[in-house]
Parts: sequence; C-alpha cells; structure tokens
Amino acid sequence: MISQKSKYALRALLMLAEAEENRPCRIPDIAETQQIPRKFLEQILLDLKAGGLVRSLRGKKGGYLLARPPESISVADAVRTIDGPIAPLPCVSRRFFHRCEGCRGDSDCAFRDAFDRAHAASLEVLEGTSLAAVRDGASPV
Amino acid sequence: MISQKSKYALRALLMLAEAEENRPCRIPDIAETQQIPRKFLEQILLDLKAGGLVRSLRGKKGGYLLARPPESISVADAVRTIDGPIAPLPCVSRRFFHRCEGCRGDSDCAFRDAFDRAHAASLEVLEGTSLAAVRDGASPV
DNA sequence: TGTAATCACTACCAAGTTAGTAGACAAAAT
DNA sequence: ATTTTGTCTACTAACTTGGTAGTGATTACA
Repeated sequence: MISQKSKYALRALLMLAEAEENRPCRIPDIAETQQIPRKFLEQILLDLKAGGLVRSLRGKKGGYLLARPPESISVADAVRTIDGPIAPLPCVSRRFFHRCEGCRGDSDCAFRDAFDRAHAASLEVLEGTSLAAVRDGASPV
Repeated sequence: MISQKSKYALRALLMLAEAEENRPCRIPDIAETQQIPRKFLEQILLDLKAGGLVRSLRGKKGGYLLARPPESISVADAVRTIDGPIAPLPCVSRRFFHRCEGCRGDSDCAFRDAFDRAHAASLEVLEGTSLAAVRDGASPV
C-alpha cells in the first residue's frame, strides 16, 4: 500500500497540474481544496521540492508550481519521491537496488525472478502514466 | 516492499515444496537450513496454517507439510497470507477491497485507474507463479 | 522602510507496525 | 511415562506513520 502521504502528494501535484501555467498555488489553498492537513502538506511539498518535482516562490504572490511539464512527471516519480522504493524487494529495485541480505545459499533469491517480472509490469504502468494523462485522461465518474 | 516475515514464509514454503511428499519438515530443521529465527518461524508457520497453506502433525514424527499441491500455491497466496493486501490502494484490492477514505469530490480517485492497472499487471505474475514453478523453474545462478 | 504574506526548517509526539524473544502448554510416538 | 514435536499468549525494542507546533527567512508592495 502506498502511504497517505503519497496520496496527498499526488492530489497536490494534480492540483498544480490543473492550475494555470505560471500561476503559483498557495499552501492554504491546496490544503483546503484537497482536504489535506496544512502543516503536513507543507512537509510534503518540501519533499517534492527536494525531489525536483515542484518549485516554489516565497513572499507575497508566492506559492508552488510544477518544476517540469505535467507530461514529464509520472505517478511513479511522485510515489518514489515520497515513499521511496516501489519495488517489492530491494534486489529488483531499479532506482534503489540493494542486494537482499539473508537471501543466501542454494535458495538464493529463488523468488527474485517472479518479483522482478511483477515489478516491471507494475512500473510500466506507473511510469507510463503522467500527471497530464491523469488530469486529461479518465472519464470522470 | 514485502516484509521480512513474508520472505521467511516463502523460503519455508519452498522448502516444504522441495521435501519428499508426506515427509513432514520439523521447525528446527527449517529454521536452521533457511536461517530463520526459530521462534519467529513458529509464528509464521502458524499464520500459514491459519491461512490454509500448510498443515502440521504433532509429536514425534511431526512437522509441517504443504496443505495443497505446490502447483496450486502461488507467491501471491503466501504474501497475502502474511502481509495482507498486495494492492497499492484499498480501492483496487481484489481480496481486501475497501473504499479509500479521503478520496472525495471532483478529484475522486483520479489516480485509481493507473494503480488498478499496475496492480492487475503485477498480480498476473504473482498469482501465476506457483511454488512448484519456483522450485523447478529458474536456472540456479 | 516596514510590514504582511508566504514558504522553510527543526523539533516533537502518539499510535501502530515490524521483527523478534520468552515461556508455559498440549498432543503424539514409543 | 517420557520425549519429541507443534501451539498459544504475552512481551518488547526500534522504527514508521501521520501528524502538530513554533520560529525563521524572503519577497511584494504600500
């Protein structure tokens, strides 16, 4: 399961993607319309900024904007920035590869191949879906 | 990421799948050959038993066996039994469906479709891979 | 120049989860 | 009976999650 924090991040990003270009969104506005606790949202936006997904302007007329066009920010980007690795095992992670400790001897990563294929299939969707696609895409239920 | 507990469970299950049929495996043996803390393994096996994946015999000559043929136990079965839902969001879960609280108003589950497709792709692999396939399948590195 | 509006940063916290450990108990084989 | 095996309940330290609180730093603009 992705965290609540990631869900908030996605909603915030989508709102930025929906905003008029070069019109910064202020934290209290995002918090209110997306129903996200304000101080928590501040932290999330700082994380997204550190991750290079958004940029900010301070002072009056300040706020947050996407750092890149919404076509180039994927759902996977957002989740990875907030939650870290998406992979089910460290040893199948693309971005955060790490040898699994404890997998050793003869049964060394016997399951790795299955998890790797599952992860790849999942990533294809998550990396292939941009904020713009979500914004424009699906039929509103 | 799947939990350490699930990894242990998979290793234990694989060992049972590799064992001679109707030859129970004892906890200390599984613990030692798979390098799993023994008391922790006990709990895991009890969980797997409660989930219907293994059965047990008590007393001398006792031990654990698979409850069903290894062809019919999938990696997804194991992970779900130990970790619960595999789905990235409650609202795309097959077995544990639950409406996401907090997804509301106009942006109601705008991301749902993407996560649903990612999950479906992942599940296809994880449910399609049995213990028998893992045991017999991949080339040992 | 100053002041109000806005983001930035650090610290803190309660509740839950993870990865175990400990020990007494129950059943089966011999 | 006694030994060998699984069963069950309780406990715990460390970490993660989902926040809250308060102060500081910039910028617009009057």
